[in-house]
Amino acid sequence: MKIATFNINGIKARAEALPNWLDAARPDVVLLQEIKSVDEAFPVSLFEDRGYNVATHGQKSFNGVAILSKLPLEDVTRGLPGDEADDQARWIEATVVGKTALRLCGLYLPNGNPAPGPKYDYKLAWMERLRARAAELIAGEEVALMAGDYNVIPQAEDAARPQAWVEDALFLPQTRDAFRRIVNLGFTDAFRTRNPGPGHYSFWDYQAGAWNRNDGIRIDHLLLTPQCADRLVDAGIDKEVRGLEKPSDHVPVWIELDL
DNA sequence: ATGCCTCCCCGAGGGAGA
Repeated sequence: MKIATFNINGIKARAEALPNWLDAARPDVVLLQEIKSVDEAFPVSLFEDRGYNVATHGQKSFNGVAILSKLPLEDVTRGLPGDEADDQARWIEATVVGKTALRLCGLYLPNGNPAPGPKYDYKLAWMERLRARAAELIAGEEVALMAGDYNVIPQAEDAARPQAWVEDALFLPQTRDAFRRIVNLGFTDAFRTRNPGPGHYSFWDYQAGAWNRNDGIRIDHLLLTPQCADRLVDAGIDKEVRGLEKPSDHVPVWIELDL
């Protein structure tokens, strides 16, 4: 089962590039971030025509997450627990059942800039809520994954120019500490287990020719519970998508699971 | 680089992104 995460930076702007990638890459499941659309405006038929079931958690203009799946989506829940007052659409869960059941968690973690400030406070608070949900997945010994745009550069090797990010909310020590607290519950960074070393990125800024200079960062991650990591077969980044017509600033990151 | 693009809102130009 091929599962991908892809921050599309707006479903309306990606109405051609996203289906083109789906037709070429043929993932079984896709966790989408930044759909920037309300649920009613999401072009469901675009994906149903290709054999996908669709679950969305959108809002107007900003954020928004969705799941596409060739298998039926069961037990869909929306919103990250822990703060009833948080109305930002950044979290969605669903279960798909292949040879065994797999719990999917799709996430769009807050950017947090500028730091320090209220946006950074929100990021750290959101990460603490994420840690709590992550601990439940570990405790339940679930075959589960949490995938999406984490807006976290885990290590210096995950940036082409790490020195440019030292005061950025994506790379501050407090951000990386919070990310490690989650990973260290027992998760596997799927891409890293299959692709060690520097030079692997999932985001290139639209500005300053970042793509042409390969000035990227790796901030889109798939974290697997131990029971899920047991089934990991392969992982990769579809880097070439960044060079196609009207691309998102992120590219798909994918795994193959024996499920 | 307190931002060189691109997204969203909609129908100008500002907020947000990373």
